Amino acid sequence: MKTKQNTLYVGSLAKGLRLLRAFDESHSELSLSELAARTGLDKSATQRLANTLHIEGMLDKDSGTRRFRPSHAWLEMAYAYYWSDPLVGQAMPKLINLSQELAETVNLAEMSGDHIIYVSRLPCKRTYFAATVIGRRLPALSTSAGRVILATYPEEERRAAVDGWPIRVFTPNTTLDRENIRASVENAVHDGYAISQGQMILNEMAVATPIIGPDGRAFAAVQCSVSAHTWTREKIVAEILPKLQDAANAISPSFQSQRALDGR
Amino acid sequence: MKTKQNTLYVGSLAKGLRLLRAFDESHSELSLSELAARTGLDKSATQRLANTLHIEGMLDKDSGTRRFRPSHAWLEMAYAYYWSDPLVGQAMPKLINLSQELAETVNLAEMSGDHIIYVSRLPCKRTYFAATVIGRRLPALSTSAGRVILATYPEEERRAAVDGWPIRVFTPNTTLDRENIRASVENAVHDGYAISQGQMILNEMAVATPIIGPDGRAFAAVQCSVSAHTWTREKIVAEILPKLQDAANAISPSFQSQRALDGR
DNA sequence: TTATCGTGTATTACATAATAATACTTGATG
DNA sequence: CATCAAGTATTATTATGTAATACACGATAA
Repeated sequence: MKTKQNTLYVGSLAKGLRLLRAFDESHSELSLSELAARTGLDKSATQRLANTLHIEGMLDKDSGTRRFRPSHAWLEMAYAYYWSDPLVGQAMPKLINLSQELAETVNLAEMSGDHIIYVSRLPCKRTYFAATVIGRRLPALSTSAGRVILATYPEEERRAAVDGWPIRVFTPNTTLDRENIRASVENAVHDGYAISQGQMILNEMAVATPIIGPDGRAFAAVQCSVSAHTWTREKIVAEILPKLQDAANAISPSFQSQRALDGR
Repeated sequence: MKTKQNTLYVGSLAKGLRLLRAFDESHSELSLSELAARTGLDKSATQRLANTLHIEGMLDKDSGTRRFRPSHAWLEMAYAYYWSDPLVGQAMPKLINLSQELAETVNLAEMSGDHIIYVSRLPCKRTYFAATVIGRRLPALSTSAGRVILATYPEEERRAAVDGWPIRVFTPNTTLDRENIRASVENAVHDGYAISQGQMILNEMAVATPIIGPDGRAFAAVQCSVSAHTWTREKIVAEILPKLQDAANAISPSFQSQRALDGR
């Protein structure tokens, strides 16, 4: 363990968290040995830590297969999160109204490092499962929400982000060309909104407007996803964008308090 | 620490989890000393553990106030949970359809010990914030979902549950009389649905139907919340119930796999 | 100003509690 | 029924987490 030679750092706790992080969308249940493999911990450590997490109710254990799964406590953590995030409480009623007016999927995304994370999702139409689940993190550069938030940053930061932030392929249409992305971001600087197409899901279009803090920087965005089969860029700008901007603007002013965060 | 004198139990990890659990709806951000007070740990321990959680990205720290808050990682845990719960994937598209048809708030609740926990929520109308947030745990006996699930249990278990499970006051109308609750549960045994009124929120009515596993026991319920101002029991039974039951029945058959869980 | 408090941060000597190795148990597979 | 992999249990050793304590800082008030 090459972690901090720091007496204020509890290695066992950190290792336990590694077990928790071993679960994701493609690893939804894990055996002891899989856990060991994924965390890089030896069998003994994995055994002790997994046992502790099970006893403490953080991991369910299937008595037949002996495999571990996230417990309901993982949902309770989301519950606690929601009460701690002042944005959500402000935004929720407005998002519900918006989703009713538009009759299309409405999302609330927050900036989280170089990713965005979906904090609230209000699906209106059948859609892919992954598009209905909160807590999904996506590379900011590949999403309309990320780009429109980035567009509120000073030019220097924008440049650095477009050059350095990660990108990943999700569909054959995911933009990998950073110049292309730069153009999209700079458009968003000018327009105050961003539209993306087929970045995450084929034939999906997304439009996003920023929720701007008192310093002029956005830290979140309201986003709407529609099918490219029934919508065009022009129709989105004409019919969705105005309501989306109203909603985002209605949420923004409530934010005097800025949350300055300690670096880790 | 009176916890297990067990070599397979890592106390430091368990203590770290206590810090996480210190956050809830009425404690959304905590200072070091508040954390110490709420967890019962001494200052040193709290300091080390909180620091570790911060370094590992589980707690954000406001650099001004020095207070800790749940980080985005708490939402990511919900994301991982969703992929691990086979019910959610099955139910989601049907719930979306249902919510569109009814134009009323639709919830998916799972049994979790003697509580129910909201796993998915699709708000359609403006409502209280707490009613839009997933991960909320409520005493099963005080909810239509809990009662209708309980109604699928054998008589002996039903009796024990009605006598022993916890109840809490939420509104002046929350039923505290266990005989009253027993009657409600026994009605649900007969009817296959449960309706409650004003249990969690005044002037709110809720109707729930069970999602039944292969053994005949329900482990979840589909629930719909409406305003008592515009709905009556009769109208709910006539207009909402049939669609609710269709949805719940459509979800049930997919469940061959039963998840037997190890006791902690 | 100086004093006192509360709170957050840092350091250290010590022994507890986490560790890694190993042995045991189980059940699946050929 | 022999073999192997995976889960479970036990133990001696010392690394690691611990509690005590000291320091830093800001707020409040005399």
